[in-house]
Amino acid sequence: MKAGPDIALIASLLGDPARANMLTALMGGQALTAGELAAQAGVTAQTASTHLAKLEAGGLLTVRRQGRHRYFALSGSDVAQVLEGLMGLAIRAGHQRTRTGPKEPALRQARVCYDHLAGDLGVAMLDGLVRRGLIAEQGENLSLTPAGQDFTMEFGIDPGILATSSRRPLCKSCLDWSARRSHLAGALGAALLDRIYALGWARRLPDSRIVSFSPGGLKHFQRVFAT
Amino acid sequence: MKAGPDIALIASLLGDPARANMLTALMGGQALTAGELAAQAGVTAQTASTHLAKLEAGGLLTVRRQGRHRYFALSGSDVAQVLEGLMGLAIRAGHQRTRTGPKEPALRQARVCYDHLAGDLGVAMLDGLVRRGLIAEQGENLSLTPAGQDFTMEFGIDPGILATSSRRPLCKSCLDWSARRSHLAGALGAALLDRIYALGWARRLPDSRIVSFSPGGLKHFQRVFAT
DNA sequence: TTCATAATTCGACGATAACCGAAGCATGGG
DNA sequence: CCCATGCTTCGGTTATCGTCGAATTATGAA
Repeated sequence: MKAGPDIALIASLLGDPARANMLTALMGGQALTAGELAAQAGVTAQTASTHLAKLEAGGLLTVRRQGRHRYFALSGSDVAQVLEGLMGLAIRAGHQRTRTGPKEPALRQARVCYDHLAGDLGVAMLDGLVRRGLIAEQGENLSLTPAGQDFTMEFGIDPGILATSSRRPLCKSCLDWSARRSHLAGALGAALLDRIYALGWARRLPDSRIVSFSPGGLKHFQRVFAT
Repeated sequence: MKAGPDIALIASLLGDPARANMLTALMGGQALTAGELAAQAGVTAQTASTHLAKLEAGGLLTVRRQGRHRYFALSGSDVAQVLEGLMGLAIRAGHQRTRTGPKEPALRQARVCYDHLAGDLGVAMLDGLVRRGLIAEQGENLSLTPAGQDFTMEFGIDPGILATSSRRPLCKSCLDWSARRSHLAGALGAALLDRIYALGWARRLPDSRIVSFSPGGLKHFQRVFAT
């Protein structure tokens, strides 16, 4: 009846709870083994295997063999973007997940969204960058100002990412499902989070998307971005 | 196990072929009755009714009663955006719809994407605007230049949309699934298409997303945007 | 080689949900 | 008042798919 790409085929891949859990776990950006994903999804290894095969066939996941493990990762940031969009639609409809664990507050404060910082601290960072005139905000579009370029140098970011030659956009706004405001994504967002790790301000909690700031690291973060 | 919005719940709504067809039909931006959507999806009125009820409960559709008809429309541009993203993932995986009708070439040339122009002419328009310096392109971010503001005035666009107060972004890039390049979305994209209709350069074909340019209208279009 | 772990394949069970026929409500017109 | 139209609800059938138990292959370690 209609021409065009087949939405239903890949949307049905995201429509299963087990597969959705796996993809959400992979939103952390790092590759996970089949066993880890099975545990995250709450299913046995057999079912996880079939699910992962389907996701790979659908082009949503890439696989890398390493020893007797198979590491799965999202096949690209476009996949992560669609997942974020779906999360946005889900909260708008008021359909939250029922089970809300003890880690929830920590997730709301600071978590990783594919490869950049999200949560309250994520939106605070973007707010600070805009307030200080380092990033220009024009509706939904973000761009790095000349002053912002100086700042990234001082902060220790590799200047190479400023080259517009790369396919990935430098600054990108990403709607935060917990704060319902935007935080900074794109190559710069990823580089800033990397630098925060390198400075020892924060670290990833294992098996979780939570970004845990040390007391001292949080102070530094506040000083740089919240003044 | 995990906190956060429930992706699977609404993704499963998009995962059914009948519902996906309905949503794709509504990407045209105009509201359709339950009967029309049933025909588009290729199912009977009964099944369409249950599908539409689910889509409405999921917050993806809004309904408006008018006489004994019920008009359905996408509940917002964010829904359309997620659908576009899914189309992008689908073509990347090579999963096109099998049946390709005779209208396919016309669809590739010019169609409406929710409320703005897409297809070859859509990307040509954005290309022209960028080449003439009316829109600044910075990676994935688009912004209207001062020269571009003058142009919109001359072209007959209501200056009211330039007010940044509105929630909707003015310029937005939207990945085109047929051309695999970006075209112009956002408030400006919608306003330009409205103006193209008003000038009589093109019109919507009934029961389709095709935008049909008149020979003279196409000439005007080429002159304005492709020089 | 032998054992343990990681992951896949096979087969069968069970539940969910899409589908349509038929009947039931509304709304609008003659 | 009666009929036609648009849409919804109900019941029952069918089929698809997620799930796990058991067995199989592959890799690494002892």
